[in-house]
Amino acid sequence: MMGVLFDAEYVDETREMRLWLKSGERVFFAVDGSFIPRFFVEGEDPEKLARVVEKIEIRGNGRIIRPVSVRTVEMKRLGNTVKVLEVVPEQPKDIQTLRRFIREMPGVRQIYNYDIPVSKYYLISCGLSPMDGAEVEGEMKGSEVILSAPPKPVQLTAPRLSMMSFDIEVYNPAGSPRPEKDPIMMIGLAGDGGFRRVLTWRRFPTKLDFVEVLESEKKMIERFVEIVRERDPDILLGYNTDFFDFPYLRERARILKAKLALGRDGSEIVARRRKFATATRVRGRIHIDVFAMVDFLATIGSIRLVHYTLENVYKYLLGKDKPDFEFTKFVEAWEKGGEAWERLLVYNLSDAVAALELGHELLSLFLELSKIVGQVPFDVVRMTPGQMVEWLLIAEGFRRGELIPARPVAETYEERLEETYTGAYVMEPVKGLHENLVVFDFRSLYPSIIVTHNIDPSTINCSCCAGTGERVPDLPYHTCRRRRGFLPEVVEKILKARFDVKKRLKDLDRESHEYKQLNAKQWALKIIANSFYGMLGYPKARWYCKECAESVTSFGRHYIKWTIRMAEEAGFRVVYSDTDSLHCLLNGKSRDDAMRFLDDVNRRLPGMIELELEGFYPRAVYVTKKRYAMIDEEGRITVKGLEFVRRDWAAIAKHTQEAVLRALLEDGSREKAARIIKEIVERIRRGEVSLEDLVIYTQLKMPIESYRSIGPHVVAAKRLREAGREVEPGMIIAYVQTRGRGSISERAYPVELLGDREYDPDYYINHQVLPAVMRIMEVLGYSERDLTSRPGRQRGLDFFLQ
DNA sequence: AAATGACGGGG
DNA sequence: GTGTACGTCATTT
Repeated sequence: MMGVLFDAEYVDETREMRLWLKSGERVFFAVDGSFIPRFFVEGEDPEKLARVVEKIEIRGNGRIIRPVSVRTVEMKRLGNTVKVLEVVPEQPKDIQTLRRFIREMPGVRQIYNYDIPVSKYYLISCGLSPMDGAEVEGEMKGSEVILSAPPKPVQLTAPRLSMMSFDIEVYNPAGSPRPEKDPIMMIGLAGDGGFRRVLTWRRFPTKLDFVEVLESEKKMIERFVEIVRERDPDILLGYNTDFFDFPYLRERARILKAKLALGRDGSEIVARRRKFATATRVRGRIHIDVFAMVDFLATIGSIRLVHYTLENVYKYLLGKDKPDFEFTKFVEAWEKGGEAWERLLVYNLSDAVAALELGHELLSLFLELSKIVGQVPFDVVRMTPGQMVEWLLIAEGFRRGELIPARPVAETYEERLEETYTGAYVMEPVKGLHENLVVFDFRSLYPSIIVTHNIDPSTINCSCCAGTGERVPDLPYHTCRRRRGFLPEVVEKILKARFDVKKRLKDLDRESHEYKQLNAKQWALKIIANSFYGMLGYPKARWYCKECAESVTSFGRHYIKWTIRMAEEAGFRVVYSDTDSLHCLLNGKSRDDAMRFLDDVNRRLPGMIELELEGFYPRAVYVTKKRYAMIDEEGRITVKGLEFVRRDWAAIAKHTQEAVLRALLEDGSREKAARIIKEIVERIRRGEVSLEDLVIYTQLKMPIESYRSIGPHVVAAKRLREAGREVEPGMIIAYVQTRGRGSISERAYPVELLGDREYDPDYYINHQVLPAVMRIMEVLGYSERDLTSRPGRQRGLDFFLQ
């Protein structure tokens, strides 16, 4: 049987690998209980070591742990052949026990391949790639195949994967919802083919035809499970589902004794703890948290927003607005019904629809990444770019018989953290507001440098080319001229594949399915290629190499500085440059001139190194290195390094910052920006600002007694408790800074107990509004005094700037 | 100056 | 990844 592999998982309890495949409309899974990963031991005398290792017997948990097979084999380490022991355990979980024991034996130098999770080891050693074909052989029972031989990779076009998204809305009377007592009010669902549904258990009258009212919260959850199983999507998505929806749903289901049997085999969801969130696995389906994909794109700099809310991301990527709903109004809607209730139902569905549409928009990129990296989409959508490169290298290393370096132990990691090196060139910006800019981007610079200059842990400062190797600019390093490194080979393969894809793209209709598919592929290849450098300098990476990373940045500085000189000579004015990008003023020149400059530079750059047009920007404001804001031709604002206004800031600060950036970038008016600030400062002074603009929301993370440092929200929480309110960890404390004596904390009052106390204008001016805007306004020539002085009394710099 | 605690996405 | 981010900022100590 053949199918496209879309998920793979190792099931601990049964010690089986499970492969999920799709062929046409048919989904089935293959089970393999025979796979045992192996690991390798490098020692002084392999033959002698083998005789000792094969006799190992460790008693533990009522059984004896011993290797099933020990033999000496030839493998490669950074390209050099080495003789090592191959150790096969009886069970995967014995690996760690055996490894810890062997590590302490005399004559043992290094151990390899012991820290690769079973399911990943399986895919790599079978040579399988997700979103590609696999041929399985064995006995068929229903939709289950018991494998009689290892699966084999085959060429197969991926069938379409069906999707469904969901979103829950939760009752939150305490500010932050508490899963142990606050119920789920509704569950919104959206699926392919226009399926739209909101499940709820509140019997308010509504004319909305997508609403289905159930008897209880438990019945609602059960109906949710039923719908998912009936419609049977391959992919289940949502926004921030790893962090919020699934953990919440899981806890409510536990309390209500409802089974979240969303798996294709009838199994319940499985929570996998990782990073700071819990990734939820749904067997036989791919659970994708759209936020994880968005976060990834933000990390690699593909999208840049002030806040990554569903609303903002939806607007930015799809250009559409969606209804909003204040989270402080949930309680009212739930308790009183009426118009607010209807709006909440609509909002809930719109969230599910937005997640679905974003899923459609972003999925193809991540499926391509999955294919390239060789790991399943469930894992790949949750990986950092560095992890992706690492898994690709592990698979490539396997094919070449390379030993896989272990992830560094804590001590090595600490040592690496201490090692610093000169990074990229970052130009001090020409500060202030500029108009008509063109931004060029050197995205393929670092991978091209790795390929062109053969940078690799095995080629850097090789002994065979001492004195004759290729020199690294400004560093006492050289690279090998005789042997090609592992990394340069892999990177070159990726860059060439991308080049081929881009060539094929030229002849295709931009709206066609094939174009979109191939475009996702070239994008994925670019992302992977660009991530090699980051991995070389990441202290937790297996192929970490400080000298390599240092050499890459040195070559990078060399090329960017050359390009800056070229741009200046061509008559542009470079106002900013960071690593691989230059921001230039058109300086009276045309767009065609900019494009001609680009061609000219590219003709003169060596080999694979290529400058690209990032875009034209009508306006931009530069504050310091790494801090600037730009507006593109569609009116989209991107902010870098200035976005520090968060939930624990008053709305007045957030609104002022936004308004100031808009005045500068949309209207090009520093006077308007200054006027906005002055007006707000005056309104604060006159006591005209409404309470909701002044409230600061901060979460109480611990019981009050546990705090060693008593911040404003802790004092406010204490006051709430003294007034007889229930206060517990997880609550969002809403407080206002009031006038009076004492520290900031001593003057924090919860909104509920504010009474007729006056807010503190000085605090809101000096600790909220001004910090949010001063970094920007200072570079435009304004001082705090200019912006806070009373109108008519002092003109400050305004006079000179006009 | 150092220590402490909160932010993000979600509701 | 048999694991517990991470870099930045405000306020307290």
